[in-house]
Amino acid sequence: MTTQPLTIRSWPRAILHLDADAFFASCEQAVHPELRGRPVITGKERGIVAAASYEAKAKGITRGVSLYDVKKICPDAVIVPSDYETYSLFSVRMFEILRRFSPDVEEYSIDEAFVDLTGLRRSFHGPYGMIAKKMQETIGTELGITVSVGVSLSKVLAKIGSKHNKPHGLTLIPGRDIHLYLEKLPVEKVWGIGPNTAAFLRKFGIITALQFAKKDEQFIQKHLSKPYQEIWHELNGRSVYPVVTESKSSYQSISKTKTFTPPSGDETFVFAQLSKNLENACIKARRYKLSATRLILFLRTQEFRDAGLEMKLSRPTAYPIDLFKPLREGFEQIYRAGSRYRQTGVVLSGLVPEETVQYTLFDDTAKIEKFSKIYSAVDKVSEKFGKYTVYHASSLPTKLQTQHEGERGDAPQRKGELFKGENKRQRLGLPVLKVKV
DNA sequence: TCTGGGGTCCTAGGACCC
DNA sequence: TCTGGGGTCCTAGGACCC
Repeated sequence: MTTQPLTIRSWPRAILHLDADAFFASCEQAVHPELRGRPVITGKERGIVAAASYEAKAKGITRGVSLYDVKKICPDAVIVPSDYETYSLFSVRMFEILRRFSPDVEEYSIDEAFVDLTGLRRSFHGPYGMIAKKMQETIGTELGITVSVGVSLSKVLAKIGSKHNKPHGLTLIPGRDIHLYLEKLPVEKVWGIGPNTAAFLRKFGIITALQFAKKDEQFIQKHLSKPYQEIWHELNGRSVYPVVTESKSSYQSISKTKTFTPPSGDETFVFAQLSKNLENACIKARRYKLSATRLILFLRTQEFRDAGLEMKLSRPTAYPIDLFKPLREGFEQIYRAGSRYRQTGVVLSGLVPEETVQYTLFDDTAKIEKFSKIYSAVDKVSEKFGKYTVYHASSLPTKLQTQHEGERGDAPQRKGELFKGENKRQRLGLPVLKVKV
């Protein structure tokens, strides 16, 4: 394995990681004081637990448990639908509070942040632990939720710290104490090390994070790729991951998927779902002024067998009108009559900035301009009156089923949630097609 | 967890070129 | 035709995250 260049940042640094406790449930309790002290569950719309308050956790409820079981285990639980808009507001305010302490705040997910505290002791006239504690207190006072915090020499160690003592924990891991926190920590609990790498490391007798951290550099370079070499440095207190302050402004890919119950064998309905995925993905792409050069579509059957297709587009676009024909053709190639489908999905990838799009001699520029005008009008209408005001007719059959679900709409376009996925999307072994748009 | 819905980065290997 | 070396770009797929 070749050694990749890897920069270790000047150290020691003081990195803080903050993780809100049972975030969704805590927000509900903050907004509805009568729920404080009671077991609160969010996720009503999905039928499984998205987040559980600590009162609910105390009764043995964990994420993913079906609400049917919740009622058996904990009959007095208050079950509410997830209200992403409210959670996003709490999130924004939480990050604002953090920025009062340091400009170097990374919004890592809706309920997590990294803050670079290096050098701030002087202006705060106190140690890093005091700064962290003030942050916790401010958030508690102003937002009415609790957060857990870790402070250490690197992001990976700070994460271990914030997880060490939940809820409302504050854990400092100075360099001399690192081994105390790693020696009992299974290596797969380390941020960035998953079950696969843990299984690999086990073959070398590495079970704990400390055993991994103690391995010599030759071993690490010989057997592990760059991401794990980086984690190894971070565990040893050498910071390589910077705190990224810039907010996310672009995407490599944009995907939209939708699971529906019960599964459907109705071709029109299934295609309509796909069509709606495409429209939503395009809306997001246009919002970020991006155009796609590839379109991936896939269908998942009741038996979790995926079929998919990838298409290379002759011209970048973010307009469904350009993509419906390829979508239809691709769909016909992978759709099997008689199968029952539970999910459709669309991925726009190979995204390029809108303005760099160049037309070829063969493109009908007048037509393209016209569509560009139509869609900016559509985007404006949607902005003003709600996301699904204007549809393509091919997406309409989805309404037949979704209307009575309450049309809860998509989650806000914020990254993250509290999901811990197992290996999510099986690889599709996609055939690639070139299509003219 | 018998099953959400989003994302990212890295690497090996092939295609193609000189 | 065979042989050899070296570079770049692109892609599929793996692994991981919230």
